[in-house]
Amino acid sequence: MTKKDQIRIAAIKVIAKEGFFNATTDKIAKEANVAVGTLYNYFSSKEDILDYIFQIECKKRISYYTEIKNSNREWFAKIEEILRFHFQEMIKDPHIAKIILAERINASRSKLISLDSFAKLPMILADILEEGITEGQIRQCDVKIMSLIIFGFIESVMGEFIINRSEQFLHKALKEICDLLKKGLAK
Amino acid sequence: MTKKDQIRIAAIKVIAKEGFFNATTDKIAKEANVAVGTLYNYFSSKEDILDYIFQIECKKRISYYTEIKNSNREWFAKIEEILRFHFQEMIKDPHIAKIILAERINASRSKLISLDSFAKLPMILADILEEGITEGQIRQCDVKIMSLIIFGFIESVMGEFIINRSEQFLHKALKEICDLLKKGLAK
Amino acid sequence: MTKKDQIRIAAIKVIAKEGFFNATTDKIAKEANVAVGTLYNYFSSKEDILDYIFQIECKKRISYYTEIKNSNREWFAKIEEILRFHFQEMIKDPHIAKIILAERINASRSKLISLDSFAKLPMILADILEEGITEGQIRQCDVKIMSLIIFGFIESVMGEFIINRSEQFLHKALKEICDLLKKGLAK
Amino acid sequence: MTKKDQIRIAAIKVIAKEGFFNATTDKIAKEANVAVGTLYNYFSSKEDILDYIFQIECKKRISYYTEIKNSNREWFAKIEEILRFHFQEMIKDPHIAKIILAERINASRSKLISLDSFAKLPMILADILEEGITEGQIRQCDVKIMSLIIFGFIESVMGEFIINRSEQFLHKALKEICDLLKKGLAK
DNA sequence: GATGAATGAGAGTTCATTCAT
DNA sequence: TATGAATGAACTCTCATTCAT
Repeated sequence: MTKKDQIRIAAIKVIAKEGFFNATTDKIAKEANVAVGTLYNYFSSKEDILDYIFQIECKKRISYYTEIKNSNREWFAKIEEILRFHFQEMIKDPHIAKIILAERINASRSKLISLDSFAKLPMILADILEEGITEGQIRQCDVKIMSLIIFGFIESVMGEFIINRSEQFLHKALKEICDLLKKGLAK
Repeated sequence: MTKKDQIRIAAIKVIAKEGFFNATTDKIAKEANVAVGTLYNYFSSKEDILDYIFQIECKKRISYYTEIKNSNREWFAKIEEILRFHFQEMIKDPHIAKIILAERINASRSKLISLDSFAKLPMILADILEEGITEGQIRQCDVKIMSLIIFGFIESVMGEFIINRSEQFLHKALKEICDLLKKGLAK
Repeated sequence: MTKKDQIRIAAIKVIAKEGFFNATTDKIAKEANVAVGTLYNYFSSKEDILDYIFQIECKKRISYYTEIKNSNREWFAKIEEILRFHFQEMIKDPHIAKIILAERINASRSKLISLDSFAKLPMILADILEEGITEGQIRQCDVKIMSLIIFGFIESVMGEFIINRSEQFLHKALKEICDLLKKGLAK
Repeated sequence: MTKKDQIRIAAIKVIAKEGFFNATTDKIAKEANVAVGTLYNYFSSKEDILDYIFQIECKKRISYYTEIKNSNREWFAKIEEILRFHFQEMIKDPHIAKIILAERINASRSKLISLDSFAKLPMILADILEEGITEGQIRQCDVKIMSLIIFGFIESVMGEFIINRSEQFLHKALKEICDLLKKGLAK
C-alpha cells in the first residue's frame, strides 16, 4: 500500500470515530504511524485528506454503478444489485459509511472538497428507472424523486447500521425496499 | 421572545450557514445582538446551544406526530399528514433542516447532546404502520424498516430542498412517496 | 498607555533584540505581560505589529521634519536640526533604530507593511536643499542624491551607535557631517 | 564551477528575492538543481550558506580595496575607484547588494556568521583618508566618521538602485559624492 | 557523493470560556 | 443581568535537518 493510502485509511478511522473537526492532524498521523509532517508531503491540508477520501469512495461507487447500469439485466435486478453492493461495502468498512453520512454536508461548504461526483450517484439510479419506464416495466413516475427515495433509504439504513452493526438487519432492509419498489412501481 | 430563544434563533442561522464548528460564539452573539458573555448566562457551553436547538425542534415534532398518530384517521392519511407537516416546517425555516441533517451525527458523539428523543420519530411512524397492519389495511412488512425508508426519504428531500429551494419540488415529492407507499404497501 | 501601545513597546524591544523572524508571538506577549491571544485583539497578525511600529515612528519623523522644513531658518540650520533630532531619538530608544535598519528591507517584501511614508523622509531633505539652491546659498547639485547621502549617513551612524552606544560619538558624527556639507555645498 | 559555488549562486538569488527567513532550503536546492540533502554535504546549516556568501563577497571587496589602497594614486582617485568598483559590482549582480543590505544586521545576531571582515571595509577607507591627511591633501577630520559617511552613502545608493535599477543614476551618484568629498575635505 | 521521504519541534493563529466591571 | 477584554490551550501547518538507499 502506498503511504498516501496508508494515511487515507488512518484518516477514515479517526474521522469516523471523532468527526472531521475533532480528528486532529496529530491523531491521524499517530494512527497512520507517521509524523505530522508526512501528512503534508502527500496532502496540502487536512481538508485535502477528506477530499481524497471522498474521491476514492466516489470513484469506486460510480464505476460500479455504471457497470451495473450498462449490464444486461432488467431494472429491478439492477437496483437490487446496487443496493446489495452498497450494503456489502458498509459491512466491509463501516467507518466510511459514517464519514459520508456525517461529513458530506459540512464538506460541501468547502470549495476544496468537490462533491460534484457524489451528486452523480442518484442520477445513475434515475437513469435505470427511466429505462424501466421506457421499456414499459415501470409505471409513470418522477424518476428523480424516486431515486432520492432509494438514496435516502440507503442513508437511513447506513445510519441504523452504524448503531446496531447487524448484518441480518441489512438483509431484511434489502428485502423490504425491494418488495416496496417492485410492488409500488409496477404498472 | 425570551433572550434564550433570541440566542437560539441566532445560533440556528449561523450554524446553518457555517456549520457547528465554524459557528463561533462571537458570530452567534453578534447575530443575536448580545455580548459573548451573555450566551453563558443562558447556556453552559456552545454545545449546550446546539442541544437546546435539537430539543426544541424535537419536542415540536414529537408532539405533532403524537397528535396525528392519535387522531382518528386511516394510516395513509396520517403518514401523509406527517410528511406534509415536515415539508411545511422546511419551508418555514430551511435553516433548521440543514442543521438537523448536517450536525445530527456529529452531535451524537457528544454526551451533552441528547438525541434519544430524535430516535422516537421513526418509532411513531412505525406505530402508525403497525396499526395499519393490525387493521388489515397494509400488507405484512417490517414496520421499523419501512419507517426508516420514509424517514430517509424525508432527509433526502431535505437535502435536495436545501439546494434548490423549490416548493413545487416538495409537493411533487410528497405525491410520489404517497403513491409509492399506497401502492407498495397495499394488501 | 493603551494596551495596543503596551504591546508595541514590548514588540520593539523583542524585535530589536532578536530580529523580526526570531521574535515569536509568545516572546512578545510575555514581554508585554499579556497572553498571546491578546495580541490578536489589537493586531491582525504578527506583521501587523511591525507595520504599526513603522507607522508610529514614521508619523513622528514626518511631522517633525515637516515642522523643521517650514520653520524660518536657513538650509543648514534645518539639516542640522533634523540630524540632531534623529540622534536624540536614537539615544532615547536605541531599539527602534535597530529595527528600522534591520527590518526595513525585509518588511518591504510584505504588502501588508506600508513603507511608502518612509520614502517621504529623504524627499523632505531634498526639499530643504532645493530651497538652499534657489536662495543662492548652495551650489548647484542633485538634491535627490545629496539627500540620499545624508540619509545613508544617518543609517551608518545608527549602525555604529547600535554597537558602541557612545553618545559622544553621535556628537562628533553630527559635527563632521555638518562641516562636510557646509564646506562641500558652499557656492 | 564547484557544486558549493553552484549552491551559493542559487542561494544568493533566492535569498535576494525572498529574504533569508523565507528562503527555504527546498527553494535553494531547487534553484541550484540539487537535492536538499546535497546542501548539507557542503554546508553545515542554512546559516552557513549565508555565512559563505558573506565571506566570498567580503574577500572580493577586501582584496580589491587593499589593492587600491596600496596603489600609487592620490587619496581622491583611490576613493573614487573604490566607489566605482562597488557600483560595477552592483550592476553585475544586484542580488548580492540586496542581501548585504537586508541580511547584514540580522546575520550579525548569529554567532555562526562572522561579519568581522565586513567591518574591515570602512577601516580601509579610513586608512586612505588618513594618508590624505598625513600627506597634507585633506583637512583635519575624523577619518572614521568620514568613512562611515562614504559607506552609508554606498548603502543608500544600493537601496535606491535595488528599486530603480538605473545605471545612469549610479553614475550621477558617483559624481555627486566625489564633488562633495573633494570640495568638503579640501584644505 | 547524491538523493528526497520522513521527521517533529515549533511557529502563528483561533476561539470557547471566564470574570471584573 | 449584561458586557467584552483577556486568556491560553490547542489547533493546523512549516521547514531545517537527517539518514537509509
